[in-house]
Amino acid sequence: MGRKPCCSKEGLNRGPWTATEDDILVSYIQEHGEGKWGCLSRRAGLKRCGKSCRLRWLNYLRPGIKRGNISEDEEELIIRLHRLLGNRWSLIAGRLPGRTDNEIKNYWNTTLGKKVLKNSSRSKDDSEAAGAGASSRRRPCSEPIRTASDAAGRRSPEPEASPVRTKALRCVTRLPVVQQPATPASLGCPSETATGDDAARAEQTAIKVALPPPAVEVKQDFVAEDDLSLDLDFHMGELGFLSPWRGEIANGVGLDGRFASDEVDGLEELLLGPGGDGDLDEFAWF
DNA sequence: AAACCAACCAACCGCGTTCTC
DNA sequence: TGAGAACGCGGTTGGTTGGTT
Repeated sequence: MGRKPCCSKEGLNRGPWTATEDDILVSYIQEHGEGKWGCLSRRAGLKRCGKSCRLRWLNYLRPGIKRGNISEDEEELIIRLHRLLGNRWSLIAGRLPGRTDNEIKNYWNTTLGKKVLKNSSRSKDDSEAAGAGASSRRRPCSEPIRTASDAAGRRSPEPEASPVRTKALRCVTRLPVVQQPATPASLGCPSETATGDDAARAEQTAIKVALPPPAVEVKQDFVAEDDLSLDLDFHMGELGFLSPWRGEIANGVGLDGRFASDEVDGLEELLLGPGGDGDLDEFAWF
């Protein structure tokens, strides 16, 4: 199929978005809704291509966006989901409320990927370091960073046309490691002493069981970052479990967010279909 | 103080998929 | 039904920042 460039670059702004552009985009979408990005940018009077508008909205301006300060729990979840899904960032992001695929992708490429690589090579050398992922985690940044709420009006005064600096500050301070409520056990992880096939099998199961539901679209206006903190030590029943695996599997989830052991056995078959012999990476999630 | 380096991340790009006419 | 448009995704790039020498 013939394909023309997404947009003519003539006369269009490129590069960092300015506060003014953000305001225009936000107010236009609040009034008219999102979608139809091509004509949206024209009608809003933005000299940006539709793709650029969409990206800006989805990654920064959309209500509920949580930026920076990726918690240890989220980190663990990303690692598990990546192990399960591969580089399907949008799927991974869909299970991390307030996180965007771009942010997760960036975080993986710059931090987590290296960390995982390092841990995996280390674990070969030192089997005792099996659970060491928790010991070398990125510390939460102490400095607040720009959030979606800033884009909605709490922006610090800036020259009208100056680019918005959305960059998160690099974290250099090291804080003490705090014991997280979401222990491996609470997430259904294999114990550190599990070995061999049992561990692998248990982990595969744990990944499936620990998957949170897809992020539910936040309907409220810009919310404080704290309101979106992800507590992985949740009860599925409390959250109102929206099954990524459709109803059949959701029915097998107990209030503690786990499957009964006999239900777990049939999980992979449900995911992969009868006689499915592919791996979970090939599973059609939606 | 300046130069250099590495880390970070916003934005761009190209391609596949889905939608619309 | 097919062509074109729109959308969505993942990979990559380039600018900025903070740390080190």
